[in-house]
This record gives sequence, structure tokens and C-alpha cells, in this order.
Amino acid sequence: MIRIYNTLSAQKEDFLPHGDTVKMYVCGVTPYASCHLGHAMSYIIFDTIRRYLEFRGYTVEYIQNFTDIDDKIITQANEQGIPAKELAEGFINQYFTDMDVLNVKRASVYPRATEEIPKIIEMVEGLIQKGHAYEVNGDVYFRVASDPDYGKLSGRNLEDMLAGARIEVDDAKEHPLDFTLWKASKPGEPHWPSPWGEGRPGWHIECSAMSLKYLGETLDIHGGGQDLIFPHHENEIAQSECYTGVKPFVRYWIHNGLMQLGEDKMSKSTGMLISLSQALEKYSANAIRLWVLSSHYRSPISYSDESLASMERGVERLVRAVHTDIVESAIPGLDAQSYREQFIEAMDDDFGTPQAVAVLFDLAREINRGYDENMHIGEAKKVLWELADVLGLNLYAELKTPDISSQALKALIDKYILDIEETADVAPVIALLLERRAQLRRDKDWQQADVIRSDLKELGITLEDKPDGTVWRYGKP
RNA sequence: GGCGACGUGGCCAAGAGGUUAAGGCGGGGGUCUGCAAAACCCCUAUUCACCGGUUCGAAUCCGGUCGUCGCCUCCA
Repeated sequence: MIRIYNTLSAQKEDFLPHGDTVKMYVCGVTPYASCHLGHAMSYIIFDTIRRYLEFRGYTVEYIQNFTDIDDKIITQANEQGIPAKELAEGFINQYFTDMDVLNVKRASVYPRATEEIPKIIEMVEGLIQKGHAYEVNGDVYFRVASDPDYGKLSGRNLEDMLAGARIEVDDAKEHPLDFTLWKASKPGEPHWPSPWGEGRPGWHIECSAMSLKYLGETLDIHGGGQDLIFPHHENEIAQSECYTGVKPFVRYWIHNGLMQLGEDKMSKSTGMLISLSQALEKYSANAIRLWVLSSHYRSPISYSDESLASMERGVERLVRAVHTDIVESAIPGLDAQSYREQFIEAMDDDFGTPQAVAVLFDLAREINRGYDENMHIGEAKKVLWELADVLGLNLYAELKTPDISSQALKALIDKYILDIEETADVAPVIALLLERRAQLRRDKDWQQADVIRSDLKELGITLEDKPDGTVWRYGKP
């Protein structure tokens, strides 16, 4: 039985999906800038949750939106002198590229706010009819006072929130916390026709409309960063439940902790951020995933080069274990299933990825030890690969041919006067060098043999002399 | 002002009344090796911010103190 911490109840609950298919909705990005590590963290976490649910036999309908129209997109597009649609399109493409690199599985559908205008208008109209919304000069606001449940997700009430000093008073609104459902467009802004004149959707309503359209009145899981709890998700609940009359709108609310940079939250608005592409220049996708999953999803994590770098070495360990040779004559004795069970136990408890990761490392050690003791490790390797895959770690990805420039390769060929074409691939060149070195070692010319080894080391190729010969692998220079 | 989270070894990070206080990285020692590399083995927190309390028993529960962070405004 999977147990999930539900933000709504503030406790762990047994996970019992409503129907045969788990209906999962995760708030996507507003595409006006590149993704940063905080986004990566959130989407890695929800991707892992989705993968785990599938691993446990559920079918998951996973919807993730793009809020491709809002103030920031318009501002940004105007600055660049391009249409809002074009700006959004560019960042959406970038988003897909980024997520593919991180091994984040694609959602079932990626609806966009601008393509769901009819559904949004339908909802706004319905809310007005039911007395939950009102129009003022082409703007439509949600009437928070009409919803007695308002505040139930974030654990606040209207009075407490009014006591906060940062709410702007707007005379057009009946209540300072009433929020915009539909916004009259200013000249030059993108706009769509509506019963209240030309305008565009406000923030929040698009998620309600899209989740209703693609998943129905009740979702099993709705996810996002903790910064979305209020007002975004609070408002979504208000709109959706008031419109459909069906409660709950969401059965399990899942929120991930936020990424810190130094002492503060990483955020686009403060400019305090490490972009994902920056991080990917220095660290592998596996290391970033392992880093995120090494702490619990509800805890905040702080960016540090030291942590990421140590994850890189951890990944190498797992990768090596999964690539350990299988010996045919091996004896039985390694029980991989118990590791699988431990993994499930960890993940069942509110997606305990830190413990799950620990199981992976334990299993890796068991495989290495089994290899040393000449045991059957094939099954264990399969389990390690399988479990790593549930966490989205791609342990085969690291086996790529090293990226060595043709100049560097030519230099090697020249230096050692190798009998090979200058356009040869990396592998045959290394093979020749290993042959050369093997002879040197037979002649006990350790010095020359070591020169070859260090030359290759500089290119990021590590040699390992084993009893039955030398193997090479791509490692850090 | 209101709401919430957190403080565990050199670093990262689990654990939520009785466990030898996971795991990773780093460090030390050893096995293997011509030397390395990798792997394996051993060691590296008598103690969980601090002070009280509850309990036979607390890192875990309660109260207080200090410190850090998040939300209440756009945010994953």
C-alpha cells in the first residue's frame, strides 16, 4: 500500500485511486524564460512519482500544462519585439529539450492555456451564473467570500490573510482577495473574444479548465512546488469545486520543497538561479537526478557544487556495478529480490527516495562482492537496472564513446606512430595503444607503459589492468 | 503581524518513542596490483542546535531559547 502525504490533510494517507487509471496533473511552466534547477527538481520528483506508480502497476494519465499567456510573457515578448505566441513557443521547445536530457518522461497531454479558451470561458460563465464570480468593466473576479471552504489547502482564513500587510486594495474588487478569472486586454495585447469583451484568461483558471477537460471533475493527484499552494492551488480548488459542485477537486495534493541557492529560494523573479543548461554543462543528468532524489521531496535542498560533484561519483559507482561482467561458471547465492522489496518498502512510504537510493547502493555493493566471490550476478544486475530506471537514472547512458577531438586523436597517432588511418575512431586507436602497452608491460618497461596510461588519462580515458587484460573506460580527466 | 518547515558525523542526507543512528561523498588503514585504477574489507556520531519536562526508556513526544528557511505578492 502506497502512502502519500497530502497537503490538504497535512498527513500521510493510504493511496487509493478513484478509478482504474491514476489521474495526475502537475503544474507546468509559464514559458517566458529558460528552466532553472528548481524546475528540474520539481519535474524530476513528479516524474519519479509517476514512474513509481507505473512500476507498481497503475496506469497513469499524466497531464501537464503550459500557461502560455500571462503578463510576463507579454512584457518579455514586447521587449524582444516578437509576438507572445512566438516567445512562448521558443521556451516550450526548450523545455522539452531540457526534460528529455533529464530523462523526464513525456506527459500524456500538454494542454496550453491559449488553446483552451472556450473551456475557460465556459467555466467563468458558469461561475458567474452560480454567484461565485462577477464582472467589472470587462474584468471578471472570483468572489472568495462565496466559498466557505476558501483557505482549506493553505490553512488560512480570510481574516488572517487580510492582516498581512501586502495585499493591495483594488476598488474594483468586492474583497481584496478576489482574484482575476478573466482580464480585459489592453491595446496591443493578445486577446480573445468573450461575453465580457476582448480579453484573456487570468492566472489559475487555466489549470482548472484543463484538468476538468482532460481528467474530469476529480483528480487523484495534483502536484507542484510548495510555492504554488497559495494562491494558485487554493484558487484552483475554489474555482473547480464551486463550478462543478463536486468535492474534492483533488484527492491527493503533493507539493515538493523548494530549491535554495545559498540562503534563499531559487526563483526567476529574484534572478537568484542556476539555469538548467548551466548545470548540465557541469554535471550529468544522472547526477542531477540522484542529487534531487537523495533528499526527500518535501524538504528543501540547497545548491552546492560540492554536493553535485559527489553525486557524479556516486553515479559512477552504480554504473560500474550494472556493467560488471557476468561469469558463466558462477555459483548461485545472491538474493536480489530482497533489495527489490526494500526498495518498494521505501518508496511506498511517501516516496522515500533517499532510502530507495540507499538500497541501490547496497545492491551495487552486493553485486561487486558477488562478482569477487564468483557468484551469479546477472539477476541482481537486472534488478539494479530496473530499480534505477524507476528513479529515472539511466545507468547505460554513461557508456558512450568518449568525446575526443580529432586533433587529440591525431596527436596520439603521431606520437606513437600508429599504423592506422588518421580519420579512425577512438576505439580502434585505443585498442592499438593497449596492444602497444601490453607489449611494454610484458617487457617490464613500466615507465613507457605508464606514459601511455597517463596520456590517455588526460583525454578522460581511464585504464584498468585486470588479470585477463586491460580494459578502458571513460572517466573524468 | 499570521501560517508552516527545518537544525543529525568533515560535507550531503535518512531515521519520528526501545534498532549496532541508513546511504552517498570525503578521510585513514588493509586486500589485490609492477605501480595505478576499480572493487572488496575494517575504521571515521556513546550522540542527534541548546535548556528544561513527560516516560522504565527521547534524535524521535511536550514547553522554552537560539539559529535558518518558506508562504501570506509573480514563482516549480
